[in-house]
Amino acid sequence: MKLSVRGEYALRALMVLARDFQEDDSVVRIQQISKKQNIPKRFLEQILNDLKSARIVESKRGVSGGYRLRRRPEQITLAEIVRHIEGPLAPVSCVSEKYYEKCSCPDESRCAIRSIMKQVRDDIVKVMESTTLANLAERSRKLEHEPAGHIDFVI
Amino acid sequence: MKLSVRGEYALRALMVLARDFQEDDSVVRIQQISKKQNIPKRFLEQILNDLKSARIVESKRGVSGGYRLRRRPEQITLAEIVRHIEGPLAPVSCVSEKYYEKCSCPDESRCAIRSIMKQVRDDIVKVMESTTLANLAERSRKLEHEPAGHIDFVI
DNA sequence: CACAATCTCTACTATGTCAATAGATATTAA
DNA sequence: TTAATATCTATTGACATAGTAGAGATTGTG
Repeated sequence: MKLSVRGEYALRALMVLARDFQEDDSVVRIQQISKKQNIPKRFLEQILNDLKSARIVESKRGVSGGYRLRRRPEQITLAEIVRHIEGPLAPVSCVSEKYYEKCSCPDESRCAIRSIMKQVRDDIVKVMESTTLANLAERSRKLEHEPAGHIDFVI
Repeated sequence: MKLSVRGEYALRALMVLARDFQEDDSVVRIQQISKKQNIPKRFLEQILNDLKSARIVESKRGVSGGYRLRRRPEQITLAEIVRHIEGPLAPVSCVSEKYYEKCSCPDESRCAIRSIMKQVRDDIVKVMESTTLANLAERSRKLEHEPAGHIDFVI
């Protein structure tokens, strides 16, 4: 049920780009992102390149090159990102909308597990589709100015 | 974000045991489960053995041997099963309650992604902890008697 | 023009996980 | 005794994961 490290890095990197987003065509260097988020630089290259092919980011080459979001942060949902990096959001493919695959159970249409998993899927999708990079950036900015003790969620 | 095939097989097998559950000490043969659910028999052996070590099922050896639930179906939640087979229910370990692990982000307590993922985790856990094998068995019985066209959820 | 900093592309690798498969053994009922 | 079952340990092939490495292309600056 877990996100891969790759997926986590993608989200963290895009959050940085969302926070630095400006309407002009300014870019952020890979190295900056890598440092800020503790992500191996060479690995991050691959991931950003991958996100480029998904038309989520765009790049500028050369000495003052770097990456930027290809669309405004309000228009990029976590669902889109995770789906591109990881595949289905659903816990089993037989309840996935975007990546449906038949499963091996004897009668899919009468599978009780499937109906439960569909509920789980819906909950996941609801959160992931309603959260944009803009939400993430805003939340990140707020948390930054919060005193350390006042964080309102626990492990 | 996906359940492994192993986890799916575990749920399907346990659903069979839940449906056949009786208060006496009657058992179900691996082969029956394997046939009914299209699960490779040898693989299923391993899985059931694993569930035995988790004290979810118990076994009887010998010629009329087999497996049965170790507790009543109402007392076994999907969360317990999946946690034992797969590990954390949470999409990232840094928001897992049972399998917490520190993540590599610069400041975990102020990570915006973390606070979103916590919400996803809570949704998943809510469904998985409130659903028992008894619920699953009951739902399965109902679906079985439903005419094919009337299934009320879609892909 | 030269150069250095950046992105780009391809390939490689070590490790681990997944989904089985196999074989030998122990247990039990008839 | 035998046949059907569970148990245990090991192995395998395929694939994914999380990187690492090297060479090349692009571009702004001096």
